[in-house]
Amino acid sequence: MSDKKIRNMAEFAIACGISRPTISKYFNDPDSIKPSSRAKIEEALGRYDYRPNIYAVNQNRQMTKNIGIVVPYLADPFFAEMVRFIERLFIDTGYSPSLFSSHGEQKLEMEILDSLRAMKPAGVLLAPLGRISNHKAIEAFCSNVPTVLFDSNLEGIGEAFIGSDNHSFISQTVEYLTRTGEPPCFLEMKHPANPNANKRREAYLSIMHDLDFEPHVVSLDGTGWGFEEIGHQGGIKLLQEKSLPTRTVLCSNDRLAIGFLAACYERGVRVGRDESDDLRVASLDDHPFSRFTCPSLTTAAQDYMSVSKHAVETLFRLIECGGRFEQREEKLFPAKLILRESA
Amino acid sequence: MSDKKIRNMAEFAIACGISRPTISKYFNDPDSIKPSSRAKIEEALGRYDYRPNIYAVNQNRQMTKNIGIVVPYLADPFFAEMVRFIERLFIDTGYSPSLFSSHGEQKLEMEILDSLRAMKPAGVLLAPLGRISNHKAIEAFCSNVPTVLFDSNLEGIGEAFIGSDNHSFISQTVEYLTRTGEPPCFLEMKHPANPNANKRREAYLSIMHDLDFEPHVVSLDGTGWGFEEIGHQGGIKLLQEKSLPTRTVLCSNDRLAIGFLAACYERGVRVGRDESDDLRVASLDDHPFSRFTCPSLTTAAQDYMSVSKHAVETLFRLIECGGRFEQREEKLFPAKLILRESA
DNA sequence: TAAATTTTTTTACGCGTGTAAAAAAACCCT
DNA sequence: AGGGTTTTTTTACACGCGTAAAAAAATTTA
Repeated sequence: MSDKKIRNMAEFAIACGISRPTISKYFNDPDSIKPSSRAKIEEALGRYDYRPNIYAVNQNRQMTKNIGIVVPYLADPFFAEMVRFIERLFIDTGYSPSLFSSHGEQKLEMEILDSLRAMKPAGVLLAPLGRISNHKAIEAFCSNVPTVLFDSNLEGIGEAFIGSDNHSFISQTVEYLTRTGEPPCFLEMKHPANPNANKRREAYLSIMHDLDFEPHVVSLDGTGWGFEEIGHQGGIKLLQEKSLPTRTVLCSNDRLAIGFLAACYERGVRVGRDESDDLRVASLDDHPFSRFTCPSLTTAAQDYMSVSKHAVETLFRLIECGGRFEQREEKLFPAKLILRESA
Repeated sequence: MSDKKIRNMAEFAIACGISRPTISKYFNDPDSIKPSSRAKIEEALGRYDYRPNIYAVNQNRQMTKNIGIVVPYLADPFFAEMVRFIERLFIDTGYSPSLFSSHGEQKLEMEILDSLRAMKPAGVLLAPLGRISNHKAIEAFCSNVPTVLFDSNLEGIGEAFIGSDNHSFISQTVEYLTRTGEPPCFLEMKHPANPNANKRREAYLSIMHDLDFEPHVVSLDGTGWGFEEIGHQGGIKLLQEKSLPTRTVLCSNDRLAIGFLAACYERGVRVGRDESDDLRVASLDDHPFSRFTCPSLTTAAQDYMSVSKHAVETLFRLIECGGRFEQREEKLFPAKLILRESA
């Protein structure tokens, strides 16, 4: 490594013995120049640690190589896990992902979209807050920046949506619980942040109706992203009042179930599929921690990898199309039942 | 909102009826210009939605307003929670934080440092991977970019370190467990990713020695960032073999404890501080989920807020000093004991 | 070997903003 | 009102790279 500092592309070009425009071509596409020139450049790259100034590069590009990834709440391991896959996929294809979390706040989500606009990204993968999102602002954003929504659908907004097939999640768990015991009641939050929750309730009601069972929806008070706490406090109350309508509970998501299981434990309610147990509890999402609840949680798995892959692939297609699909795409991934000890 | 599109600062200057350099001054410091000019600009800002091109802005600045935040593993809610505080603090002071996760991989950590170098940040807050970090590379990075380490200390690297006082964590929990029962054994991973784990073991040994108790360190096999799984599998094995040296267990961190508690539950081992219970389990970190374990986890709390604040404040000081402190700073925050049901 | 083709070089301008220096204008105080 | 001070305007260049056009060189093909 030579200690002579390279300040810009012109200096690096001299160090290579090659003209600057060719160097520029190389950095935009290494295969677009003659192999012998390319070899010279790569040899020089070993001697000096030159990298093009990203700000100067992006200033002249109509479109950068930046990708925005926005999630509603990064402290939720579900999203953290998702992001892990997505980031890797973008990096491997030469893009620079920038990660943002709305931390459950509408204002922050708006600020993030503002910053994103300023960085002229090639595309954005957005998991919106949902109910509390500023729908109009997001719609305006999507019309300026190629955007694919994921996890949480805002009807008609963005060029595509990739998410999970909530109906499949519910039907598989309800079917299993019913077959091996009794039809479940449905435990949810009264004011869910995320539209999936509403879809799941609707799916529950429709499936119970189709099976000719009486549905029981139990809605817990509480707002925000502290789902475990809501499940916990609600669970304590339900168990104290003995007001659960059935001995089988399907929770709207794993985080709620984690709180609910904690409440069961505290109240001495035995959860499991054994005859001697008091309650069966199942849930949805296959949250990274659901293997470590007590008892371990029977749940319906999101296929993190497939969803991530498809979201990334869709965004690439969208970018190649110039940011518009003929028709809004919607792809829902079905669930896979994960049998554990809780039901 | 006028529909005339403003393309650059010159056009916006005309729209304001003010010269371009003054506009430039305004965006760099709104208070540096005459109030009447400022009012004109802000009025125009309401009519047009102009924002300076960040790439053009940063191209000429020796130092940007960007801040890098790097954590080793974002799917760990501990870091996700930390990041939440830190991001907010930077945004509120007019900086643009960029968030990166090394996802437990040395290669990724290196790539992140490369990207960071390219974005010429004003400063970086780095929680390194620890043992598997490329120490030399990080040291080189720190000598180019004002960097404050947090959570995980690499001796002598970076201008400052902010973390937790592992000795305080251990002494408080050991003291409590001893006073209310018996001295604990120490459950840890054999090859911890994070240097805190080693500090904690050392603290345990030294404290037990001072108290004249025989120390028992139980090391679990397994590598990587799946701490819960390691605690779970190790726990199953320990309980099967009945090889736990004491009936009181202090886990090296909460995630390990979460796995261990799951193992206890599976094996029918009752955990709690009641006389009828088989085992007492305490841990360290006050992980966001430790309130929802079964039983809820007695632990020593990190003061997320104080650590975050101090880290951010230290980085600002470092930036103002031009990136060098006279002497490397080290600030450790003590723990607060959180009594719950597990011990 | 000459002609045709591809690749590289040369030259030159543009991107949008920071910023320095000098001139002009606005403001403040007596 | 006049002089001094502060602020703004004018003018001009710089930053580092993309890229277009024309010329030159290298390579391939006939």
